[in-house]
Amino acid sequence: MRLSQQLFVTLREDPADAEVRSHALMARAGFIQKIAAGIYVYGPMMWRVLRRVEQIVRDEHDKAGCQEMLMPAVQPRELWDESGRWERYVNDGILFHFRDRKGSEVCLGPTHEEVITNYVKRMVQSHKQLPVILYQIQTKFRDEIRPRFGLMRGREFIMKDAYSFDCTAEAMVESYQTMRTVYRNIFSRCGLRFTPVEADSGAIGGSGSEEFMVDADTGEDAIAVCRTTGYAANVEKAVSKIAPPPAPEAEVAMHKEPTPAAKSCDDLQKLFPDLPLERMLKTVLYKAVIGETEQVVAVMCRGDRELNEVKLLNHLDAVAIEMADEETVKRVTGAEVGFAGPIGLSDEVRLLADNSVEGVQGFLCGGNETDTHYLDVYFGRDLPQPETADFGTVKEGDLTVDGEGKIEITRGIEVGHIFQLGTKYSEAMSATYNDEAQKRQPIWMGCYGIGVSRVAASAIEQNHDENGMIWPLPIAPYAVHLVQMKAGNEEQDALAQEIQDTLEAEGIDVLWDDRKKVAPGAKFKDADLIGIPLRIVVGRDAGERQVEWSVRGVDAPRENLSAEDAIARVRAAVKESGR
RNA sequence: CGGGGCGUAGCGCAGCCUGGUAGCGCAUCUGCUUUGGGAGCAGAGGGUCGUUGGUUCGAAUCCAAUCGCCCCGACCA
Repeated sequence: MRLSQQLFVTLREDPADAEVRSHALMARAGFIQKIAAGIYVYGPMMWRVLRRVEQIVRDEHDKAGCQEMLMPAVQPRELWDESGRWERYVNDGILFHFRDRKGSEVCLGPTHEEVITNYVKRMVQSHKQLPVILYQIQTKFRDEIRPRFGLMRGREFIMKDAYSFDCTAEAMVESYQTMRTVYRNIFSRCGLRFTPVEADSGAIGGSGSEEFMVDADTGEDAIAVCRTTGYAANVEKAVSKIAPPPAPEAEVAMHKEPTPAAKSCDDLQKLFPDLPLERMLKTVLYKAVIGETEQVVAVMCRGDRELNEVKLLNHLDAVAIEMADEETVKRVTGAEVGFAGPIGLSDEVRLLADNSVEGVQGFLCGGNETDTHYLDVYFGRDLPQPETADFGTVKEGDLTVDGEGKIEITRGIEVGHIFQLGTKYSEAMSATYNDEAQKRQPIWMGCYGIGVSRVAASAIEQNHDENGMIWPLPIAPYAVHLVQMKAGNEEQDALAQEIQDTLEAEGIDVLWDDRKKVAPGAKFKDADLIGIPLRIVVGRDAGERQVEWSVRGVDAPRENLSAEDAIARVRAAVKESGR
């Protein structure tokens, strides 16, 4: 493909609204163009990348026996009322919804559990038709609270979603395992470094769940990993083992301590320099919406630890939780904010404790009285230990639960998420099959998503340098960038043409920069920016059939090779990459 | 939702405080020269200053409303 015939525009400066490198680079290279917040045009180069990713996704699904299909983006409210999600998605403000000409409410699909369950329900009657896994690649719509980071969090994005349907829980787990393998294969084939992690299933619901994280320091998600044991989990879900602090030297009776204006652990440390943070227990107040009612919940936690709201939300089976406001804190503690504690709280408060309080003796806690804390408090002696569970956030350096290794915190970009849904949707929407005994049984479901456009963005987030993008060969817009120094020079024209034709005849795609009147420096800058991995430069030695070979992002000297050798290098690289 | 910031040529910005009819860099167009890391010279085109209303003899500039975009926060007592 001759670059001179393409609509190709690059910008020298980053666009003002680009916060992350992938966004800035793709915008500068003309891969994407913003048309509204979180909504982008995919230019021809970008579309080639997206099609490459899609093709890998498709291929791996088909190999595993999944069937591709396509569902509508416009969906009627009734379907969403059946699953009970309309209300919730509208309240969360995430659903694009409107009324049609007749006044019926419809939405643009943010996901397709309802449609697929409805489809399968009407298609499947017998256990003989199961198992089956269906998938589609399609544009999804989510009116994100805060679209961000270019393609990373858009309001319209390309997603592959798959759904498995099985007769039993065991069979569902089998389908889930199949998809785990499919996902590993997909991200490996895309040429990405990634980490599969245990995950919270969030709004979709269900039991087992795993996320696929592209390793990148700029990722939105923090993940806990252990090199020794191989443990890996999203910090929302991660568990660890922490040792209780040593007991105080002498056991003394609980007593009040004046703590004027000491509202935080920091302040308290200044007042009690000899008391370790581990022996200060903070009490955090939340307002939780559980079903139709709102409840105030107090959670105790060690001073050196942080709470994990996701775990708390799950434990409470709450729809939403938030930190209690000042007024609520004053009402239930009878004190200014900063002095909440477990002793003397209002009866309306449900008291919980994080595992980190386990075994802490002679601790300091809030006095539920302004400028007052209790010191030398013991669970069992001075008050019963509240209901204790894991509400904490793991920290770098924690031990894994089996005590075998240390946890490190790294960052990643979530590009895939797989769930065991169970019968949540099938029961809500009466998707059943007849078993051998002619009995109606709910279908066991799983769902599996990949953010196709996010995969592309994360590839750049993971692979770029100060000059531009560095595409992994399997998903690069072209395999080879043929840079011709002086278009119009007969020897160069002939050699470049020959190289392009040879490679294209072998099914290898070539971007040939044959632009006239573009300075060599500009061509190199553009080549660096768009990041096609394999580069052949046809220049002054074209008469001797000599070209220059380099690989984008590889720190090695440029090599002078014969055209034939360069072509052989391309063949080898393409073959190795599986492109 | 709350808080802050910004809308001026395709892109990046100045001008606004202190009203007087718009400027810089990149990009674009023409010509000549140049051709291995964003070339030089000469010339040229392109903007209802987001929108609406108000104040004023006069508004990019002041006021109000509105739309859009960006950032920060959902801060642990």
